[in-house]
Amino acid sequence: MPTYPLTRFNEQASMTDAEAALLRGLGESAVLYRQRSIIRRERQPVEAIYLLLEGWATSAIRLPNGQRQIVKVHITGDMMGTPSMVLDTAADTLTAVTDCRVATLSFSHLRELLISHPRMGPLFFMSVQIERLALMDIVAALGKSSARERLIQLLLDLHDRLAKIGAVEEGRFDMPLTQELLGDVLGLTAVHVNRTMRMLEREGLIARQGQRVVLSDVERLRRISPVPPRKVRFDPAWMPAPGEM
Amino acid sequence: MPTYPLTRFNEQASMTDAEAALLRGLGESAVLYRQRSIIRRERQPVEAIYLLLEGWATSAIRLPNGQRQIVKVHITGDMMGTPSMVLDTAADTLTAVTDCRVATLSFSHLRELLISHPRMGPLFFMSVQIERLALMDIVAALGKSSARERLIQLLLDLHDRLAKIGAVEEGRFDMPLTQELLGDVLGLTAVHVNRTMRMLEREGLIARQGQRVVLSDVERLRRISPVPPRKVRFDPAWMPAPGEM
DNA sequence: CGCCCTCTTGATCTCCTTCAATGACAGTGG
DNA sequence: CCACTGTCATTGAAGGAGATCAAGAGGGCG
Repeated sequence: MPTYPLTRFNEQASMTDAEAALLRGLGESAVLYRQRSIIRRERQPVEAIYLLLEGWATSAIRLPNGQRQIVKVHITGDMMGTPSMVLDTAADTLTAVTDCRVATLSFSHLRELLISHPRMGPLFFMSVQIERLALMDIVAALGKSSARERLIQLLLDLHDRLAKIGAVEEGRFDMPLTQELLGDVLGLTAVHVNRTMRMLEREGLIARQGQRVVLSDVERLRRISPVPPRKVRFDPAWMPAPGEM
Repeated sequence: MPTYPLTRFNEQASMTDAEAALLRGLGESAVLYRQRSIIRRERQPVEAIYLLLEGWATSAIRLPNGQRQIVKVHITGDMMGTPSMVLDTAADTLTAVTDCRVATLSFSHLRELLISHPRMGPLFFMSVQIERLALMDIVAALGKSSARERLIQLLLDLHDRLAKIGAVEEGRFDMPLTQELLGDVLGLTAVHVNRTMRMLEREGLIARQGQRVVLSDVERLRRISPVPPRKVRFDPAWMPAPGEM
């Protein structure tokens, strides 16, 4: 049985132990994807969702002009491919950044789960809203902030999400994204990502050694960040209690 | 009882008549908001969600640098404020663009609904995923497209959504958004929105007369649009059938 | 050892911003 | 009825953030 970190849920919604155990056991069988290989391609028929058990991956949309925009950087513990659940053919391409362990959750399995554990519906609902909020903040940054601010926002986002799964130590973490990938996330060219990072480095806001990044002054970075940190409500008033359904 | 057009649901997910009737009756009491008044402000405590029974409204995020990014333009029939359901204080400000009729749905009411009609959970889940997809497309356009392409994307999006509620006639519809508002949606200045629109006009792609917009050549516009139209699956395999739960 | 990928830096170009001014129009009050 | 005010659309001119083009340097790996 795969050990699924459950970052999407156990940190963010009140789950019973039984529900958590259920989710942990979700993945059918883990598959290995090599660095840079494609897990699921855009426009392919949608048959399942994916649990990223280990590694980094991206969700990207290809534009007709040949450009590519990464809409989400996935890390260990993330669910992937769920936006396409409402479509016949996938909207985004999932690509392994590092070697990845991925488990699949089929729709038939998911349906049974929703029926047998009705609280799963609202829990999933909550989880997508969180993703939607993240996208809203990205839209805000993309529309109205400078390259510098956007880069800082991304670094802080990764910092915070990695911290939740224990992959940050005093502001230091591994970030296996090339500057070209960062550009595709931030809506910038690799060249400009480079210049912006070097500038942050010269200012002493960050430091780098290979893939390793150090946020030297998280407080100051947060003050520069274009969006405030959002604190998710663990137990919203509309969420049915475990006994209630 | 407000007659709620239900565009979010009846077009997009398979609902029983009973479920549809339920949603139509949701709104507690309709309130009127004057043009430009604020329906719910950022950082205010979150206590309910809103049903826009009539009118146009925006959902916007204010950045520390004083800028404002509109993340969603709401039209008659939309649900508003749901992203903040997972927060204590609202992430976005809801503002009436035209005079608006708005009904409120309290969280306690919503909780009862989720419990008494367990299929509502998955249905809401589906609805948010659709919103999330829209945001993904906006991120793609904001990151990797020109002003011209983004404007076209927005016009087509409004066209298609207004068509669903019968507010389009041969490519013609009312768009009560000032160029400044359009700029805040597209991540542009009002000045550049103006120039871009005039250019589209000169090319014969659109025409305008006051607030009225005409998409003269929808086919050609779709070919220019940076993102493909997404066709939502009416009845995905993971959705529990009406009898099943 | 040599190749390819990635990072880095410089020079030039361009799309969009910023600043500024004008006109059209609606509302408002004398 | 007309001046007065504010909002919105429009256009010109100049400036800047980031793109594009180009070239070199370092490093992992077959």
